[in-house]
Amino acid sequence: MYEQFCPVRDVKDKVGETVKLAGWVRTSRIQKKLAFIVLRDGVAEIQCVVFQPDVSPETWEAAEKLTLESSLIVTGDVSKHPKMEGVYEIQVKEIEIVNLAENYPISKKEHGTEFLMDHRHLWVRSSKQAAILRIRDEMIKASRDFFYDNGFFCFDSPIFTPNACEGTTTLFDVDYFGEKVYLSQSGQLYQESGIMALGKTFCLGPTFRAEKSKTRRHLIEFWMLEAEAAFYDFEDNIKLQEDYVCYVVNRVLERRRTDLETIERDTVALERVTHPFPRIRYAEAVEILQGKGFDFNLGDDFGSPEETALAEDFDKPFFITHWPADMKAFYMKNAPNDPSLLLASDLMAPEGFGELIGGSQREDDADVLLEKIKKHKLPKEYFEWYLDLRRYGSVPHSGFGLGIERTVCWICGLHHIRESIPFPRMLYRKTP
RNA sequence: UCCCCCGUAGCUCAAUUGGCAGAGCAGCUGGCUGUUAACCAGUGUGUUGGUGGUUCAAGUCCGCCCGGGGGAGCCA
Repeated sequence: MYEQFCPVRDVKDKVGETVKLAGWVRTSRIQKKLAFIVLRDGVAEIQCVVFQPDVSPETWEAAEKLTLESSLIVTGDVSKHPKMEGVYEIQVKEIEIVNLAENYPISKKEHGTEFLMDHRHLWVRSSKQAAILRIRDEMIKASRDFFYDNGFFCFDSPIFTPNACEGTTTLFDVDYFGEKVYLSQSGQLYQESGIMALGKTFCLGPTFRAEKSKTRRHLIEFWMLEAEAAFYDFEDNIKLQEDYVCYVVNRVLERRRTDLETIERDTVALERVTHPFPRIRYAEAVEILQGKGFDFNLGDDFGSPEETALAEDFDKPFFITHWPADMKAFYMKNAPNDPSLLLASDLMAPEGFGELIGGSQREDDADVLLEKIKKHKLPKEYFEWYLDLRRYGSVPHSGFGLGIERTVCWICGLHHIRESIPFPRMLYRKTP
């Protein structure tokens, strides 16, 4: 069935030819003897013109009664738009209605957030939402391509985990045949096992945080890309992150420019995303904030207002490095010349979109790591396997995790993270 | 968990000091050969989220509950 249809995006190469299209009605405008029907096929859309004297009574009747989002098959000739340059349309010969839609709830007028979120299963059809989701797809595709092209293997981390990977945030628990297990908040520890087997690995999967976060930057369920590499030191890790982020942004600019236009994203801001990214140390960031009048001291963590204030000074992503040792996770390695600091970096998006990546060189000494586990008051027995990685051929290694939705938000310039994923799971939103 | 805001027609919103709940859009009917959120004319629409109270009178004021939004904390 599918093969007989011409994709809408290929129509421009078929002027004068007869084509058959299949899709849905985005909108229609009906006059006495002339009807304009905009058909979308999931990728692109095109206006179909029906002139009553030129078609059968059945086709004219079909054109007249088509409702928003009805599905249909259209046969017609491709022509150039009489008024608009570079725009094509279909002179309809025949319309076959596949399904006549009931009164579609999402109208062409504005709607509120609650209504749209209640109709998320339909909202994804709208042109902006569909464009965002295609950009998300490109971002994910580009991520996989980047790591495959750079010698990484996909090494999937489990989603059920026996304990808190990092021991910090609250986890969802699940009944596992009478035992309690948790939904993963990070796949990183398992990646560290992977690299000792395969050298360089990555995973891309869902992540769950049972925090009652209630902001435009947080999801309860989100997707994270995590990469890990053996014999990568802190510098190698920074370089990898820069290469990766630049690659992804370029791919979206190359392949999804039309969608960026649809959502009215300022692409100049994305074209500035080139090597190298600026870096500041945590201590410098504190000074910058104090200079901006914040009541902020060494050892304080950045909140949302602080992040925004720091980002004002940069027009591309920037790293904050060398965090104090007690502010981050237990597995991070201390700086060799100052043990009070960590070889850890956060990559912050410009334009106030917040943290995209958290990364670090990992502690590779079994004894030091054990001390850190104790210091963080984590149950040692759960980490025996993790300590084994340091006991049997430990090597210097580094890695990072990137939040897919945060990155989509930044690339698309979205106001709220809920539009960066098909079905967002938030504190007070778990349906549809 | 804390702070702030909202809930009125299918949707987006009005409603003066507490005084008969009403507009636009969508829907339906008709008109139009180039429309772009098309336009023009006609037409229907209500448990004002729920509950208790104050009052001659509550959409409006007060208490509680429910639903949602924004922010804080936490983080990607």
